[in-house]
Amino acid sequence: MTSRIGQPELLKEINRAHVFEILRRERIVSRPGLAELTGLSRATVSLLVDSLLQVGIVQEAGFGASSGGRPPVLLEFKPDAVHALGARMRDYQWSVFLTDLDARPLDRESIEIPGSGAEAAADALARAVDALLQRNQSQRILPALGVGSPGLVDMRTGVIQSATDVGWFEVPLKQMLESRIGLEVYVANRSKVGALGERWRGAGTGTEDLIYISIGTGVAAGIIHRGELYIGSNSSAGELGHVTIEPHGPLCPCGNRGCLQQLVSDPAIAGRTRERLRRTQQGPLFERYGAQPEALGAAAVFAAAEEGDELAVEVLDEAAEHLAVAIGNLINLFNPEMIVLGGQAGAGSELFAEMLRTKVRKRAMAYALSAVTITTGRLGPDAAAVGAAVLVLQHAPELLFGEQANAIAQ
Amino acid sequence: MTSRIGQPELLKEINRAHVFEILRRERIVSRPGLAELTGLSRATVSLLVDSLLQVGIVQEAGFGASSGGRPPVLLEFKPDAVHALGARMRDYQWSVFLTDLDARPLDRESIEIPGSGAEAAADALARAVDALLQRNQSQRILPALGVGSPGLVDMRTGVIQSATDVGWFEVPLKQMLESRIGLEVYVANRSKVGALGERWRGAGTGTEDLIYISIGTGVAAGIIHRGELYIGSNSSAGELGHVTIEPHGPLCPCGNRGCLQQLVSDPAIAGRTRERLRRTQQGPLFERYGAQPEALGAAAVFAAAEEGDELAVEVLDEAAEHLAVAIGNLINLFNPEMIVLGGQAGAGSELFAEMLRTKVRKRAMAYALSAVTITTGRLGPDAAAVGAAVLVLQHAPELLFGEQANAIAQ
DNA sequence: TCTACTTTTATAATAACATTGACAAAGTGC
DNA sequence: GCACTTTGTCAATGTTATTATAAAAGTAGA
Repeated sequence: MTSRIGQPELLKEINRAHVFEILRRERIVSRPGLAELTGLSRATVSLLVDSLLQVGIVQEAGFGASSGGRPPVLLEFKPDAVHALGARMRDYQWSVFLTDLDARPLDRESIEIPGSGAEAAADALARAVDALLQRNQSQRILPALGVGSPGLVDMRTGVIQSATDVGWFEVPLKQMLESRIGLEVYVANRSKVGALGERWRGAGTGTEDLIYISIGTGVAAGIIHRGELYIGSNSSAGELGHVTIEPHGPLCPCGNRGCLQQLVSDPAIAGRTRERLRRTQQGPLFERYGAQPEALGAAAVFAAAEEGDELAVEVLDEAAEHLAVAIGNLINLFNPEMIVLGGQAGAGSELFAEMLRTKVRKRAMAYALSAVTITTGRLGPDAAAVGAAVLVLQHAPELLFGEQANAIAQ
Repeated sequence: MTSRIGQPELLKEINRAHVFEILRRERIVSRPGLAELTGLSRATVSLLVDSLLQVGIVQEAGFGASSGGRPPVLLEFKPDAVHALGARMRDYQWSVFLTDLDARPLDRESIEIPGSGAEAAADALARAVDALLQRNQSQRILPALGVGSPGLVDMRTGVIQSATDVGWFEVPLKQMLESRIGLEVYVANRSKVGALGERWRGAGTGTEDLIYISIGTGVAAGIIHRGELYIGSNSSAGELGHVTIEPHGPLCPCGNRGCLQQLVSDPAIAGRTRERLRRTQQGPLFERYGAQPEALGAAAVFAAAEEGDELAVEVLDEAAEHLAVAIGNLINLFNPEMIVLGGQAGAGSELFAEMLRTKVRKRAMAYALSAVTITTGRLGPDAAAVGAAVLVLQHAPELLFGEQANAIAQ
C-alpha cells in the first residue's frame, strides 16, 4: 500500500484548526480556556498549542487573573506571523493584496491587463504577484493565491465557464495561474469572495449566515451559510442579477423580462437618470451633465441624492423599490442574519440603505425579518480582494502544517 | 472531570456512519470495496463491519467474482433490520409511518385530532405512536420520532413559533411529545421534511441539491443542500409562499402584494376557476360545479385540465406563468440539481409540470438551467411522513451504537 | 507568617483507534 | 501442479486523546 494519510493525524488536524479558529476569534485565551471552548482536555490543548507556538502564530503573553489558584499563562493570537495572497480582477486590472491572518490588507499591487485575452490576464497577475513577493521576502507567506474573477466560475476545477464582460469562455484560470506561479490557486466569482471579505473584515464579522449584494455593471449575490460559501450544484448560485422582479418588465439580453439587473445596476440607474434629465431639462444634475449625459455615472446619482437632489432621490427610490423586492425574496428564501450592500456606488449610501430597510419591511415575512440586519459594506471595492485572501486563509492550518509546509520565503 | 466523550470514539462513530451510508447506497459491497470507497484500511473496515453485522443491518451474502485471487465475501445491506418512526400533521389529522432503513413505509396509523389545541394534538399523536408500536412489537425500532408539523418551527428547540392554519403560537411540541412518549423527538416544518422524503425515496434519490415545492393551502419550499436541509439562521428558510411575484399584485394577509401564495395555491387556483365559470357560464366544469361552486377544489381543476378542459388549462397556464417566475428565481439563486413539485393537486399533473418546464426556460439563466431537472414528486401526500422518518434515519448510527443503544422492542 | 486550598502546567501512564505487516485461505491461469 | 493474486484476520505498532499525578504558583484566612 502507498503511504495513506492516517486518520488519527487527520483528527489532530481538525482539532488544531479548531483551536486556531478560537484563538483568532478570542485573540487572548488561556490553555484551560481553550480546553473549555474546544471540549478537549487540558493536556491535549497543551500539545496542540505547542505546535502553534512553534510556528509563531501564538505567543505567550503574561498571566491572567487568578481565581484562587495558579494564574494561567495567556496565549495571544499573532495575526502578523503568516500572510496570505488574494487577487481581484475588475476593469481589466488586477489588484493583489497581501493580508495578515485576519485578512487585514498589509500591502497591495495593481497592474493593468493589456488587451482582453485570458493569457495576458494570467501573465499580468503572475507579474503582480511576483512583485508583491519580492517586496515582502522577509515575511512568511502561505503558499497559495485566492482569486476573485468575473463570470461564472466552476470552483471545483477553477475553470471560468463564461465571463461575458471580458469575453472569456471555458478559461482554465486555475491551471494557467498554477503553472505560472508555483502556488496553489483557488478561484471563485468576485461577488462570492466579496461576501467572504465582508464577513471576515467588514460589516459581517461574527455572522454565520450572510448575503452580500454587489451592485455594479451587473448585480450579483454572494451567499454565506454557516460560515461557508453557498456554491450550488454548478457553482452558479447567487445569480441575483437575473432574478425576475417585474414579469412583464423590460427585456434583458439574457432573454428574460424584468431582470433585477435591468432595473438597479449602475448602468440602469444612470440610464434612468439621463432619461429623466432629458424630460425635465433642469436641476443641479442637469446643469452639470446636461451637456454631456454620457459622463453621468451611477456614483454621481448616489452623491447627488445624498445631497438632497430631488430627481436623484426619485430615481434611487424607484430602484430601491425593485431591489427591495429582491431582498425581501432573499430573506424569505435564505433567512440570513445579515444583508450587506456592496458594489461601487451603493456601498457608501446610507440614504439608499435606509430606503431599502423601509421598503423591505413590506416585502419580507416578519419572522425572518426579525433575524436580519440590512447594512452597507465596510470594505468598498476592497471586499473582493480581501475575500480572495480569505479563500487562502480558510486553508491556513493545512497549508501551515501539511506535508508541503514549505513556505515560500522562510 | 466527568466522563467526557472521547474523541477517538467519535472518530470511530464517523467512520462507521460512513461505511453505513455507503452500504445503504451500494446495497452490496465487499470489504475491500468498502476499503476503497472509504479510504480506510481493510482491517479497519473489517472491524467496523463486524459491529454492523452484529446489529443485523448487514449480512454476508455469498461471494463476489474473483479477479485472480480469493473471491470476496459480499456484504448485503438489510434495510428491514431496524425501523424508524415518522409523523405528519395535516387537516387536523396525524399520519404516523413505520419505515425501514430506506425510508420505505411498512405500516401506518392515522388518527383524528379532536379540536385545534396543541395538547390534544400531542395526546392524539402519542396514542397513534403507541398503537403502531403495539402492532410492531417484534421489530427493532429506533428510539426516536420525526415530526413534520405545519408552521414555522425552530428546529433547534423544537418549538413551533407560529402555525396560523391551526392557531398555534410558541408551542413546545418537542418537549410535549418527549414527555408523553419516551422517545427523542425531532420536529421540522412539513415542507422541509417533504423535501427529505422525496430525496430519500422519491423523485430525488441520488441528488445532493434539491428543492421541493409543496403546493396546498399555501406554498412552501424545502431546500436540500449537499444532502442536508437548508435551515437558515431562524429555521425559516424556504418561505416560498410569500415571495413577491407581482410587485403590484393582489394584497396578501401578510401585508405584502403579489405573494406567490395568492396566485398559485390550491385556494387561488380554485378561486380563479370559479371566477371564470361565473363569467363564462358554460363548459364541462360549469355543468358539474355551476350549481355549487364551493365544492370545486384545485384537484378538480388539475383533473379537468388533464382531460383537456380548455378553461382549466387556461387557469393552470396562468398559474404556471407565476410559478415559473418563482422557480426561475430559485434556480438562479440556489442552483439546484432538481426541482420536485409536491402538494396534493400539482404533484400528479404531468401537464402542469410540462407547462412549468417550458416557462422556466425563459426565466432562468442557461448555465444554472442546464444543471436542473424539474419533475413531479413520486410520494404524493406521503412525502412528509416519509421525510419525518428520515429525520430519524439521519441519526441512525448514533441511535444504534450510542450509549442509549437500547431499542424499544428488542 | 504560616497553612489549607485552588488552579495551572507539565509529565508519565493508559486507553482507543487506525494502520502495517504477516500469514493462511481461496481462488485464477498457464 | 505451480506461480501468482486477492481476501480476511490477527498481532504488533504508531498516533492521538485522556486520565492520573505531581510540582508550581497563586489566594484566603487564621
